[in-house]
Amino acid sequence: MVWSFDADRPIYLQLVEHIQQKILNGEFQPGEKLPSVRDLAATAAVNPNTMQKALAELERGGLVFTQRTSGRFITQDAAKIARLRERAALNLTRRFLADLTSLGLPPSAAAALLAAAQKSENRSDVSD
Amino acid sequence: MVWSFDADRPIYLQLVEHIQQKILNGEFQPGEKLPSVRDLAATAAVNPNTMQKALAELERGGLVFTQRTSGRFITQDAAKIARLRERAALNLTRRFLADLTSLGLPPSAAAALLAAAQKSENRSDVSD
DNA sequence: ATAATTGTATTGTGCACTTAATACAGTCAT
DNA sequence: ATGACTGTATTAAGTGCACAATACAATTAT
Repeated sequence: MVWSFDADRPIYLQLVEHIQQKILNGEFQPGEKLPSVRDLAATAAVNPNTMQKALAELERGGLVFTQRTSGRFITQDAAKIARLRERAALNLTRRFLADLTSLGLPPSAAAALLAAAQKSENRSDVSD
Repeated sequence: MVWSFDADRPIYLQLVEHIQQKILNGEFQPGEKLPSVRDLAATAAVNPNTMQKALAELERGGLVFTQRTSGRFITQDAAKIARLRERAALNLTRRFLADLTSLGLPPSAAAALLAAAQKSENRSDVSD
C-alpha cells in the first residue's frame, strides 16, 4: 500500500482518487468497514483533517457511507461499483485519445503506441 | 484557441502544458516568435505575472528561449521537438496502461476500450 | 529623439490547502 | 459506569497560487 502524492495537486483530492481506486479494483470490498479517519491518516502520513476532507468528499459519490459513531463503510451496491469501474475505464480511454490528438497524433497511432509501451517496461521518463 | 483550466491544478502549470502542446503538435513552429507575455496573458485571460511564471518554467525544458528585450522564441531544434513528442506519446501510453491496472483491468483490455471509445464519441461523463 | 514594446521585478492582498492541537457527542467493550 | 473508540468541529499558523498595480532597463518603430 503506497501512498505517494503529486506535489502539484491538493493531497485531499489524491486521497479521494486513491481510495476510489481501491474500491473499484476490489481492494476494498462492498460492505467492508473502512479503517478510522485517524488510522487512515496515519497510514497515508497526512493530517487527520485532510483525510476527513477526502472521506467527506468521497461520500458525495455514494461509494461510501457513514454510520455516525461506528465508522465508515463501502457501499453494498456491487452493481454500482461495477458500473463506475466501466465508466472510469472509458473516461481514461477517451482522455488518452484526446491527449494523443493534442500531440498531433491520430487515434490510429494508439495501437502501435500500446505495443511499444508494453515491450519496453523500462524508463519512467519525466519531461527534461 | 481555447484556454480552459482545471480548477484543481495551478494555472501556471496548465499554461506550461498548453504551450508545450502547441509546440509539439506544430501549432508553434521552430524558430517562431511567441506573442509577448502581456498578449499571451490577455489571450489566456490570466494575469501577466502568471503567464510570466509559466514561460519562465517553459524555458527550463529548453523548448523556448528569451532574447532579453525583443521577445521569446521557439527553439530551432526541430529534432529535439520531434524527440520530445515521441517521448510524450510513450509516457501518455504508459500512464494509460498504469491507470487501467489501478482499476483492476489487464493491459489486454486496452484494445477493446479503444474501439469502444472511438465508436461512442458522445458523453464526457464526470464521476457522479 | 520620442514613444511603444520587450522581459523582468516588487509589493500587497486574498484565498485555498495543510498541519497542529484540541474539543465534543455518541457508541461499544469491559 | 468507565474508558476507548467513532465521526466531527474549531482555532491558529504557515505556505503557495493568483491577481492587481506599478516600475525599470533595453530594444524597436516612428
